[in-house]
Amino acid sequence: MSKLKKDFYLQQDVVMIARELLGKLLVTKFNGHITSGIITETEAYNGVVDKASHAYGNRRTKRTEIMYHRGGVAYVYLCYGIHSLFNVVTNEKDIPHAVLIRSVKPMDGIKWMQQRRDGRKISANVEGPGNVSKVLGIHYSHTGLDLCGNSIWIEDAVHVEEKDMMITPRIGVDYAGEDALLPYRFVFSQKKEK
DNA sequence: TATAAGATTTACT
DNA sequence: GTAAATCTTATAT
Repeated sequence: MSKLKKDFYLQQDVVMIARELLGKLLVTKFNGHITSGIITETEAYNGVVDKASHAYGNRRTKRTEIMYHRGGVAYVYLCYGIHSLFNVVTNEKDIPHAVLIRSVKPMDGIKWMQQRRDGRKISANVEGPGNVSKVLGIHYSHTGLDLCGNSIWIEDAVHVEEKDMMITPRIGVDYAGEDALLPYRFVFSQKKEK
């Protein structure tokens, strides 16, 4: 078990980081409850040149400010008034790159996850960025947390072979025009390819 | 100050 | 498959 160091998040290529994050263990610790899961799906948001990104066109507001922080912090924001979406901020200061975590495979603390989902059962693979944040207990007020701190962090876990990786366009960003077609989504599927 | 829209999820027809 | 829920943030008066 080794917590990822700061320099992992400072790499220049956000798409590469999104790929590297597959198979890593995302761990949260709130109120003494540890929950964790293997990251099985990510999406890269390529800063100012990406129409799907909140930071497109170098838009710098109170909300996106944290994306301009140097890599290694959390960017969590509220979508549709209901869902907290969790992102990992990457690259150097003033470069608003981020990776959205879209799904995880629950590992530790499943009973806490159940509690957070009103007792409903937790599937073997939690899909959807809103659900990921929910089961891990991540709230939009957690934005800006240091991923090298002791509330949210990421550890090395399994190594993902390239044959277990699917690369597809991103989801739910139709409004981004041609940028919605970019192959910035990475899925870790352990199934044997048919 | 007021209004519009969103990196979604869930329930229902 | 379609639509409603729901509230913060950004942008316009």
